Amino acid sequence: MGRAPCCDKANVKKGPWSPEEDATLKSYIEQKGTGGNWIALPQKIGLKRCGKSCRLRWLNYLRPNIKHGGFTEEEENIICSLYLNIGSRWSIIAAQLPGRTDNDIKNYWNTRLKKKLMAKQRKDQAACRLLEQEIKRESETFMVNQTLNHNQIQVPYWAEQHTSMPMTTMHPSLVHHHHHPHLGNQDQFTRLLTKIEGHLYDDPQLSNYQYPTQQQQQQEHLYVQASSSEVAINTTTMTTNVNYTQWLNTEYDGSMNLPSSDEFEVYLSNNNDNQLGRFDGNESCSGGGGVDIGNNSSTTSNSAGSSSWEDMSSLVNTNTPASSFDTYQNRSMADPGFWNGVKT
DNA sequence: AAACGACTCAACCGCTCGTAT
DNA sequence: AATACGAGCGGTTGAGTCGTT
Repeated sequence: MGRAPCCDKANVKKGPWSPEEDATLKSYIEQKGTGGNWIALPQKIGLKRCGKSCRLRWLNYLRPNIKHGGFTEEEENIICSLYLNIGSRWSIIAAQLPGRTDNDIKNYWNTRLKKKLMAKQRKDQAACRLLEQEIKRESETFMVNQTLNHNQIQVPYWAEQHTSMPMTTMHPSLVHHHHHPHLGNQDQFTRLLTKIEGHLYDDPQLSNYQYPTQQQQQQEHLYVQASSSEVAINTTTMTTNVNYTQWLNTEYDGSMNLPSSDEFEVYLSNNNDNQLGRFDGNESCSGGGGVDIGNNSSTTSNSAGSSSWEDMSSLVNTNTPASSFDTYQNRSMADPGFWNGVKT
């Protein structure tokens, strides 16, 4: 059975609101409120509009203290930060920006912020390539010096049994390249990254990836732990299309193997933004020290500002550069297993 | 000045969810 | 428990505006 229409479609006016209609709606709501029933409202005040249309007009345009346009840099950062955490939940994002409507934020993201991010990704990727070359060059220099000094790295006996395990050495002074001023935000992007991974794993060409066994992971973990005081071991290899054994047998080629900005862009477009944020309740981030969101929509704030949501400020980092790709790259660099990672 | 494409944003549509019955 | 309905939400659309040729 189909859903009954909320109003008589044939007898309602559509399209832009006239100043008269605005005045009628505004003065009524200011005097008497909505009465808790938007559907009945237009009839009461003699407007030939759908109740939903009245509600939208009030919330997005007529209600007091609405701000239009002119988003500040801080607001942009808040939007980006929250988008990366919770996806396209515009009403929640709007609740953190007084005077802004979900519609405005959504439009702003779709028409400007997203493009801005893309531009920054390209720029960052170029910088990353340079950094990659520098690290490779300096690592090579370091290894030559190390050999000359007969400064052999002690490989534990249990690791020798796994001599094919990818290993590379890196001058400790270079390790800082793997850190980034914004790495503190790592957790807050985890779910976006998970989604990106998920998208990759959806690719049939990549679907034959075999996840490492617990034992394999432990071996790698121990090995890295035991060696990390002296050297940085980078097992980063973007090989989601090979199994873990093949991956173990792959020599680290010195590259960062970061996902390209093209991949990221394709991801964004394929997912049409919204899927980035389409987390269901089971994907609550509360377990990871984050904020549990959206499991109880009865407490959901709306763009009218009646927010009873938990404060999202813990998810907002106004210092975060407006680039999700930043984080996505940083995460890849900081966590070698990330891009090969275990699907959650 | 006209034509065209790109961009913006108000408004609509269809869906989910919560609540009342 | 099942159903109906309204509120709210996010995605999409298209008219209007702006910039370029």
